Amino acid sequence: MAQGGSPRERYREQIRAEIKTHAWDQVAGGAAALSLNGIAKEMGISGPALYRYFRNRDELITELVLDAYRDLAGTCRAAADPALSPEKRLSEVAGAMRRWALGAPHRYLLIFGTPVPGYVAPPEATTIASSLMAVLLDAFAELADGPGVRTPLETDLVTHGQWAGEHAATPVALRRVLTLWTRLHGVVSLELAGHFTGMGFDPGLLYAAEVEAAIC
Amino acid sequence: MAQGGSPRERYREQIRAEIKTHAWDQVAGGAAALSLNGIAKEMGISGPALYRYFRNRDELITELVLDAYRDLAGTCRAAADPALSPEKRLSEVAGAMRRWALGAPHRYLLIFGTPVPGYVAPPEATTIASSLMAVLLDAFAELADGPGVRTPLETDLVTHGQWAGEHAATPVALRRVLTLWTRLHGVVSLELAGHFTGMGFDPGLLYAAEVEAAIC
DNA sequence: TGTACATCAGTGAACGCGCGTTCACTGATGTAC
DNA sequence: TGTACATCAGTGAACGCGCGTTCACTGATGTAC
Repeated sequence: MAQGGSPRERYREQIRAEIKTHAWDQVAGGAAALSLNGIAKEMGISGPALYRYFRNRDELITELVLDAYRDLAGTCRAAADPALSPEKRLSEVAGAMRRWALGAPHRYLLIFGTPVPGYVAPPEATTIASSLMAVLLDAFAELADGPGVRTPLETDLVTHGQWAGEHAATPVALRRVLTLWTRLHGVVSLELAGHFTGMGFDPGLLYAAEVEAAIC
Repeated sequence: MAQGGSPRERYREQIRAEIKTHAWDQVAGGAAALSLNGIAKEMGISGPALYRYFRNRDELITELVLDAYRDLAGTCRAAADPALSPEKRLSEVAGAMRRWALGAPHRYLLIFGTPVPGYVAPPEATTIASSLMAVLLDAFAELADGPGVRTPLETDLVTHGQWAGEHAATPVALRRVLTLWTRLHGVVSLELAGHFTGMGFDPGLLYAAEVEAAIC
């Protein structure tokens, strides 16, 4: 409260936040459906007024994307209690990710769903995503790699992968993070898209089974 | 050629097909971006002319969705050579699915990607999807279930799942199909969304590893 | 084979709507002397 | 404390565009006698 500069600046931030809130409401009806005029109408102000707060539509979307990434990364970090065993920690993080996705499906889909046609994500998004991966990598690093031949994927990851260079991790840990990530996304994204409706089973059990299989 | 009714009817079908071709081009730029006027312009005809061939925009999208489902189902059936061992057959089908997805990303995403805001898929789509699942279920049915305790997911599938009723399959086969499907989708959808770019590894190797893990 | 009629593909104008964005302007708020 | 000025949030009009869809109409194609 003491923090925040002049009253004008604080007011600005407040309105920016309010705009973003209404923007999220719109994104719920499809990311491509986000409309500046629509937001303005909901807020009871004129359309052009929004241009005081965001340069254009793309900048607004970028803000939403970055906020979503930051929020997800924060949620995962919060779930990764260092006091827990690596297995338990990974399980907790996975659970937090699913709750995060189901709690705001449109937000998850804005990041991991079908790309918005004209829009390209800012490089900062990749940075945050990378920090998110680090949480998982750290946990897998604590797990013993176990003996075994190096798989083709592991070899590829360490030879051609720029990714391996960014994180100091074993090939096995890299592979396991990648595997966990894609499996969780597979379950969650199909669930959010409604492809399990009509089948009548509990997607949570499938998710739990995939988490278990990827960790142990 | 002998088949097809009157010349007028054949002409109709030809134009319908041409419209759909241009529609697919548009879907490549985002499913929500599909525009009847845009298609008409590309075809060199007036916008209202399209209404001779499709009642409205939704009917066109439905046609595209059903065509995509039918094409995928056909591709999978064609890959499921009964002369092959179940393992090899599953591997072939999985490979065919990936090639199908990568060959026309927008087509895959129209079906399995983020749902189009206002649009609801026709029930026939579910029917075709079900026949697609049957191909995988048949193959898993030929694999020995092996001993082991029934998992919570398996129990849920047979008790609460309508899905189990439609297909005469063991709980284990149901679970394994579901697992294979979500894992493949996890890899392919993240790949199509471009989330692997910048990591520099070969997604094909990850896909292959997931196929292997889900089958054996 | 020729004529009368029905069918139907395609047109152009129009309706009402919404979009992103720019521009000149008003009026309130904050700042400097 | 009061006055002069600068800052800046917000407005209303406008631009150009595209959308889905309807409607009355033209003109070519097919059908029936």
